Amino acid sequence: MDVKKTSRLSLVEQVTGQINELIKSGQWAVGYRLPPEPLLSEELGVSRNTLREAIRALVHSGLIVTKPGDGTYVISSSVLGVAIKRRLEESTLLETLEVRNALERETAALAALRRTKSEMQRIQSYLTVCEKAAKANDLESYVEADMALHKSIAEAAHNPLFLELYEHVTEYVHMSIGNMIALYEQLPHRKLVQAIHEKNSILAASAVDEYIEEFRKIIKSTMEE
Amino acid sequence: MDVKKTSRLSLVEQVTGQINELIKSGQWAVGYRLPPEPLLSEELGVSRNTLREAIRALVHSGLIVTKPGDGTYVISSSVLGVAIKRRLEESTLLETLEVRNALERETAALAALRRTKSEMQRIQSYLTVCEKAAKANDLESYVEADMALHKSIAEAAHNPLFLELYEHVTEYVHMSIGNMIALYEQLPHRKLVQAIHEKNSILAASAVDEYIEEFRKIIKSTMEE
DNA sequence: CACGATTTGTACGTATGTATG
DNA sequence: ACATACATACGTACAAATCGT
Repeated sequence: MDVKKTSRLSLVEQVTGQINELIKSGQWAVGYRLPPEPLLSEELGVSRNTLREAIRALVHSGLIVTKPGDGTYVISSSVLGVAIKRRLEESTLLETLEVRNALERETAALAALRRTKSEMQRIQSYLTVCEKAAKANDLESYVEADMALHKSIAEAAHNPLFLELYEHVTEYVHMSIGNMIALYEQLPHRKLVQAIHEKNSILAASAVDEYIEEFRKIIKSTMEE
Repeated sequence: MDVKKTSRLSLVEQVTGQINELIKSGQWAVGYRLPPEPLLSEELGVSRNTLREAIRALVHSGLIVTKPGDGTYVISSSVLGVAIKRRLEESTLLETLEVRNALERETAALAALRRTKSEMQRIQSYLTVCEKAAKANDLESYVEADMALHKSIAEAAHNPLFLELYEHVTEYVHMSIGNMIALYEQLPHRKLVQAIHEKNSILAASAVDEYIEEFRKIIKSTMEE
């Protein structure tokens, strides 16, 4: 019967896996407050002690936090994301940027080859928003549109693994540099979008190199201050 | 005094960190059998329960396994490595290869810019071994030399973060394709090493693209069989 | 084949700190 | 300021699994 299966995967591991799936699938999004332990343990059909153990495991892996007297909350949706973030914390910003560069260049090149028509439209529209925000000197909405633009490009590469890695690294970069980012030159962005529109992967890659170089200069000059 | 510090990092987390460090630093290498829990808990100055919880956390993150009635063994040296491996398991081989391609191209380009003289010598010597093995049709030592060659190139990029990501991804690729790899054309390898020797990063990148394309063809033809 | 030594797994009990209301 | 509830840490005892003799 199930005896061997049960012995192969302990009850705690099963519960951990279930909760992990709920978080990864987005049903329990970041910020979500988990049901109280007694209720949740009943729903999952396990004792409260077993559930508590599973929760501790997930806390250790960095997906959730427990606040005594309050509740437990989802703080991250991906174990890989947490692992990358922790590794990035012991690297310099320039090292991280080099990795991001490699990921971004490749996603851009692949997007140029694979983007669909509707994806192209999304990319174009984000570029427009981006340029408008830059013109209006609205830093906040610029950053937002900029991230959306790059994400839509990464999505057009049609490689979910790539997308995930790119997002995790990018998220960390944005976190660590905060808002010290400037409204830099928009020409490379246009160039990139144009290259993707023309399905020219080589041009797309070189456009990425161009604005990464711009970006690097800004970082370096900001660091010297 | 220490009161605030103690509240900031729980005992379990401290112990987890200590063991993690021992493993990461190589003092407890893969395959090592940990001291029995009673002994280890005494050495670390914590109760067995506390130690056990730390061990559970490390088990969950995939660094160690516990075998009832036997002992606890180290099975991996890097949490990031485990996280990447687990994520890669739910990706297709072609998706993974695209990521590896991006990482490898960039490390090659950076190596061309940054390699020292002694690093260049190492790279050259591995290439020689590689070519000899190919000539002798010795698949096993070819694979070994090939991996050493690429690793030495990645090391010459002088970016430890890049090196680590590259190694984890590559390791998984080699694991999943096993020995279905063939002794493919050596010309791109020579080209790559030559480009690094000349400190020509553009040529190095295109050389990588070239043999990755070769590799892709082999994979595809093998998959069709 | 079986026994005993070793080692991890589980359970319960207690004391102390700590956050919430 | 107090009380309740929860988290943390420790100790102890016993159960279950494994390995070698």
